[in-house]
Amino acid sequence: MQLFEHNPIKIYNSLSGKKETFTPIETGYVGMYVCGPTVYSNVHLGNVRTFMSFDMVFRYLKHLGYKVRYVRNITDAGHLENDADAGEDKITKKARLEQIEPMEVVQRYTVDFHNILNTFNFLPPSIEPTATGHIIEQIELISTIIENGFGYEVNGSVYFDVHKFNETHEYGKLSKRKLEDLIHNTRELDGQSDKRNPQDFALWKRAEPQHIMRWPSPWSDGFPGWHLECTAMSTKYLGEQFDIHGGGMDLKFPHHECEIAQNEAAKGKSPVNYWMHANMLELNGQRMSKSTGNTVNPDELLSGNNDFFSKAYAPSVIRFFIAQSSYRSVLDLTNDGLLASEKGFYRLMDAVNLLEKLEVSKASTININAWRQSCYDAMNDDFNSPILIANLFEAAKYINQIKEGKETISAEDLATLTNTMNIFVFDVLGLENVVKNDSGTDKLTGAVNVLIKLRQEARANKDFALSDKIRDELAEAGILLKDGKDGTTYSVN
RNA sequence: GGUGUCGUGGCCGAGUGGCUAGGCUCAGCUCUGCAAAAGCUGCUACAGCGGUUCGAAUCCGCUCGACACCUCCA
Repeated sequence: MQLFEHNPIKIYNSLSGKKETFTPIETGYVGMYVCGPTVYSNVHLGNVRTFMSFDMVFRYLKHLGYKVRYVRNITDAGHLENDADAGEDKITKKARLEQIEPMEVVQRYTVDFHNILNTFNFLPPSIEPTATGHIIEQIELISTIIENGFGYEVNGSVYFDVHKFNETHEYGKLSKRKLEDLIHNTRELDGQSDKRNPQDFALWKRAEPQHIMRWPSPWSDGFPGWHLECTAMSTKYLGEQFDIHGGGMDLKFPHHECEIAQNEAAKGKSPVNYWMHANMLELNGQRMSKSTGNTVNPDELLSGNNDFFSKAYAPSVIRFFIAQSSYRSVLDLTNDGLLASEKGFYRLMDAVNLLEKLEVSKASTININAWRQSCYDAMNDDFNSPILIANLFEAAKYINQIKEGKETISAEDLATLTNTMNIFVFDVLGLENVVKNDSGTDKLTGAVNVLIKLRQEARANKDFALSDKIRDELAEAGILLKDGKDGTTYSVN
């Protein structure tokens, strides 16, 4: 009996605009695709938030016993700056600026991306395919779309015929747009003469002579359009229809809309059963933007080397901060918010670290199984991590009360409590236990315990000047003493 | 201009018809030699105006405001 059998999940499906009970295509198996980063610069913090949301989805599905194939691509072929562009893409542009090969850019920022995600304790996806590794699949896909009458070639470039597609299909059904409205609201851009209509999008672009990233194709030496790779790779690794497709809210249109169109044009099927979109991350109430300077890199946030925050924050504190809001809400990154989360996070960790020191009684004063189920209920409801965390704090309070002798717990319930806390805090939320506690084995513990003992002797002799000196100087060194009923413990800042 | 999301207490942030999360901050208390930590208590909110209902933060309408997308963007 797997956990998922009695834990039905509800997922907010962007396609229907409603929460729907999740039913995978194959019982026990989940195929999930998330649009990955374009590796032309350091990974954006907003990217981190989006991927972290899906990391928690991945973690929870795995915990429930699903066999999950999680595919998150690396876009290394470069998107066009815009459709009117003569052919220089982001990666080529960056390469020219930095006087290096495009693939060098890709390599550098792919490594950066992985480093940052490792720092934040991400689980690696099952498959992390690259766009440049799937040129052949993309060319085949274009051929099929042309054969089916939804693509046309002009001057070595191939475009998707949105108007033709819309005659028999519904372009805009994900983003709730109508082609008519799009026609009225599309700006006239220069250099679009190749397209039959401004709403059409590129499937293949002929490369200009100076363009370094290029591949041969039936139409020209060129490169694939920027919506195509996700269709090609999701189909290859998850099939023509799969369970969950995720990404940032800003990809809903046009990127995901075009993915649906390409799939339907090529395979005649709508590819995805559940579309999930993570909302935006703001910095001090405004969108992050490099041009206005209202932006901070992940490594700057972690190191404290920035103009926005008063200090450096641990990766788990940031993870905790993000988990305290719903993935579907806009989240505002502020110093006050991070400070509040930091305090809460360490309080939670302190409680977790107390678990192994609790004394058991014959009976428990709370219903631990009901509490445990409420943790599952929270995550089953569209991965509601804020509610889950509220439940974890309920447990923290209970743990502290047990320690104070105000509540009791049985040995069996303590095992359940410990197990459940570990599951949700570490396995599902992906937090790391950064609080060093006195495990009684390392040398620091020995040394601090000597000082604690000296202080206790001083206190017994009413030499409070000495005892306070020990306490205060340890505090300055980052070691906080906590006097409890059963003696003194410490924590390291 | 169009489309969409949303406006919750000092701050952050859940909650979609009645039982009204959680964190942080602040005040008081318990504990303590004093602190810290922990516990207890208090502060009780849903942008505004109408409407539906026995009952609305939650549904409907309007107004005001914010954000995102419509162009590369997670």
